[in-house]
Amino acid sequence: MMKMEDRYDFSKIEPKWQAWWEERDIYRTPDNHGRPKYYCLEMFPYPSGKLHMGHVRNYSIGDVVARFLTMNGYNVLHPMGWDAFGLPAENAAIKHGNMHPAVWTNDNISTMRSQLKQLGISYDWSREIATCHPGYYRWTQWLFLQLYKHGLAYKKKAAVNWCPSCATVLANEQVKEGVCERCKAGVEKRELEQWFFKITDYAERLLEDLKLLEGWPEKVKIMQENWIGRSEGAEIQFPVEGAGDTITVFTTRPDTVFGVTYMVLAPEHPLVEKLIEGRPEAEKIREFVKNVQSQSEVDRTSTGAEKVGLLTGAFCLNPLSGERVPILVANYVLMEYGTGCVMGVPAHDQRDFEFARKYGLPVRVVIQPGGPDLEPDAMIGAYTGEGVMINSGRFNGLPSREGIRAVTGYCEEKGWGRGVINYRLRDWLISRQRYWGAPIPMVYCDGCGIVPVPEQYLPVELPMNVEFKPTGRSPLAECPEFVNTPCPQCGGQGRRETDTMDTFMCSSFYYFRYTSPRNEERVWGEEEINRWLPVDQYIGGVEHAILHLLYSRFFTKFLYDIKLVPCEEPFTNLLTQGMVLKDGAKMSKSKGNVVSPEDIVATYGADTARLFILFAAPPERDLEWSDQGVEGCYRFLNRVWRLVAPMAGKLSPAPPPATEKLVGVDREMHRLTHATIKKVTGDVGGRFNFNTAVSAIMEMVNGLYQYREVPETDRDPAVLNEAVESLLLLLAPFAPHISEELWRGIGRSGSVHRQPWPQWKEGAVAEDEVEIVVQVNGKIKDRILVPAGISQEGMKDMVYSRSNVQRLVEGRRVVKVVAVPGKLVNIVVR
RNA sequence: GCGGGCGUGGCGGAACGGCAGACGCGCCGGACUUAGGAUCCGGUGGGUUCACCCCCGUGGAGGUUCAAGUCCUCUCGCCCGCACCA
Repeated sequence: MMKMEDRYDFSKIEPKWQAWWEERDIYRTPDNHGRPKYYCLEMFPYPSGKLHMGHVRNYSIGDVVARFLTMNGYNVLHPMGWDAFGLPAENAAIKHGNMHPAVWTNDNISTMRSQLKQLGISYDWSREIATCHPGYYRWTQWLFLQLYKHGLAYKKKAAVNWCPSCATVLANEQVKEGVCERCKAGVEKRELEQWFFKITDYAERLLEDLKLLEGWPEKVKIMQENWIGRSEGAEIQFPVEGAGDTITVFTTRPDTVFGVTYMVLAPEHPLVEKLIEGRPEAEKIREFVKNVQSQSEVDRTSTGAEKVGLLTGAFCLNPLSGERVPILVANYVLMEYGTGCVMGVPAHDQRDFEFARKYGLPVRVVIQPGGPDLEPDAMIGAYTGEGVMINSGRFNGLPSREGIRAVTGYCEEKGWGRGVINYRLRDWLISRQRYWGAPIPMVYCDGCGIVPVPEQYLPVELPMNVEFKPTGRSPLAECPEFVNTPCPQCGGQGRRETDTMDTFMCSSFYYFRYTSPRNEERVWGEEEINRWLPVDQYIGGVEHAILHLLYSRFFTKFLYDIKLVPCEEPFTNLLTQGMVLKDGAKMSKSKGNVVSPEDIVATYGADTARLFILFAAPPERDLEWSDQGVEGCYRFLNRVWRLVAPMAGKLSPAPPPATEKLVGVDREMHRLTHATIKKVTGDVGGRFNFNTAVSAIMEMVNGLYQYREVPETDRDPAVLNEAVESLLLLLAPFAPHISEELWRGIGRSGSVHRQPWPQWKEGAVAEDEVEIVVQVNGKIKDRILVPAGISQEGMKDMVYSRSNVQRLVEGRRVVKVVAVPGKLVNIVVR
């Protein structure tokens, strides 16, 4: 039978302290202005049902950071909320018949909130927000109006990504490999009138300021850089023969313009119809265009997709060479990028080369590399490197790098073109034809056109009595009470916009709102925003590397420009945590490898769950779940329990021992205590190596077990007191409940979480002696203990005086001696 | 194809260029036990011996260095992101 004192009863201890903390409101954000601030933020969750292990990892990491900084004297803002609008709520409502998305969402929020409380995360719940509450989305709408007011929100008809399964349009960022990121259905193109945000206006700044983000992982910065996709080049106009039209083409290689042997338009290019009109090819081309457009994005853009092109029969003129080149239409040219057409330079572009070979189009070399001459007919690939311009009229002999500028300049001079910078980034499409989102605060009036809802009428509330079925039209359109409204401008009959906003909009500014979550007058208070922003540490999954983080950066820059926030970048430091895996794969219901946090907390308690997740791997790396590893952490906490709990009443507070008076085991224990403080402080405060911090605490506990074996009369009670108090303080951020229980148990006052972090004494950590290793010709021959702080010369003397060393070196010539204090001595002999 | 990351025991993972494998899991042994799948203590990379010494070991091949898991060059393998972007 297990004895009672063998195990600690987390099921009693954890709820007890959670209630105690809540009663005393100890996690409320302090108002103390005398201390430095620290804003610690974890990505708020979508209330999908219950917490999963990824959440536990995310919030455990954040909690250690928040608690550590609090104990280190910072005013910490550590809030939590809910990214509560979104499709799953609506889909659940459809599936479960009459359950309203709001009910489903609120139920999930209650469940997940109580789970977070059971984990003992130190949130200031008085600042909780949910993006689906009118008190929040009012400000989402308000922000939309600010963007509109500043010309950054506009409506246009465009070919947009349509997910037939979600029955809504999607942002470019939400489409991966031609399929909907959420439901994996193939995405179609549709022509629709939609609202966009002009994020492209900020492309340059979003790119440029990545350099400022020293506290961000390189990986995320590179992903954003690629997404923005800046490329420098020129737009050059090719007049169409006869018709008086002009084809404007974008190229990054104006230096190869003399090598153009054909021109290709995207099937959707507006000029196509005009060019082919009345020509014999017209029918065939129309059919081809229709065909390409009916193809799904996947088929059209997949790597293996064959390049197919057709001659239109029309020609255009190369303004520089005066040459006549045929115009084609081809499936590989994308209307969305550049100007929707490509100048074909087969000699110097691999894609063009393959295309030209397939259709027998001529290849003209205009860049000569340093090596052998290129023979167009013998070429097996394009030459895409640098070289010297040839066959290029007045530019012959110019290095291609200079040629780029020279040709661009010449075109500008002649009025044939201009230098431009192109971005892959497109404007952010925010309209969604779904119910469960923030309504777009716009009214259509036959007389006045598009009229914004005046700010004092916000929020435009989402009606509750609506049929939410994915019909392809917003369910709000079926709700006359919502749609019909007087025009705010003329008072006549108006119709509300019935689309709702992309939920990424709601989550792109929530971290600002946490500073004034209950302010009903303003989006946030000036004093509060200046005090807390930017976020010092942001923690979340790398899956948000582009969407959420890019949109948030965009909003921050906009809000900075209109002087509503004090910073141009929202998140100073970013930690992207790794995934939680089981059997080498991401946990998922379909794979049946899910470990539920609920079960783990019920079996082992929150402290064990947290400790395991922090101990098993460094935070950025993927973490392999191990039931036995969890067991080990539970065992460790019990070990702490058995060590400290019996000390209740026997461990009276004592002033810290004087290092220099300590000898033997007391000195060793004292050293271990301070070495552990130093290690844990560095690992948590500096590099976020929580795993090695935990292992240092484990070592300290092992040391304490040894120390305890020494008869009480032979050790200094002040050393034990110092060790135990330090241990509980160091453990507090990782395992808050057991630390609190033991802290109070040994009779200390206040909460362990409101104590100052222990400080190490350098003198206590220093070794009395250091071991130096003697190598002869690189091989270890001897080890010698020397007093700490000895000079290099003194050390050499000590090495030479060793008979062992003398024997080794005897009769040989000493070539070199290298001595590094505290490390080793190497003697090179011949 | 381009960009980024990672390769260390049976496993998760430690190692300012300085005794590779901390800590934990697993395994083996001892103690305490009627018993232990509890607890405490000890051992645990491989080889040879089976006490000691010694030799080999961080995906592979070179290089720099008194000294390389760590730095440099090449190479193999895995993971992630982007990908007809003109």
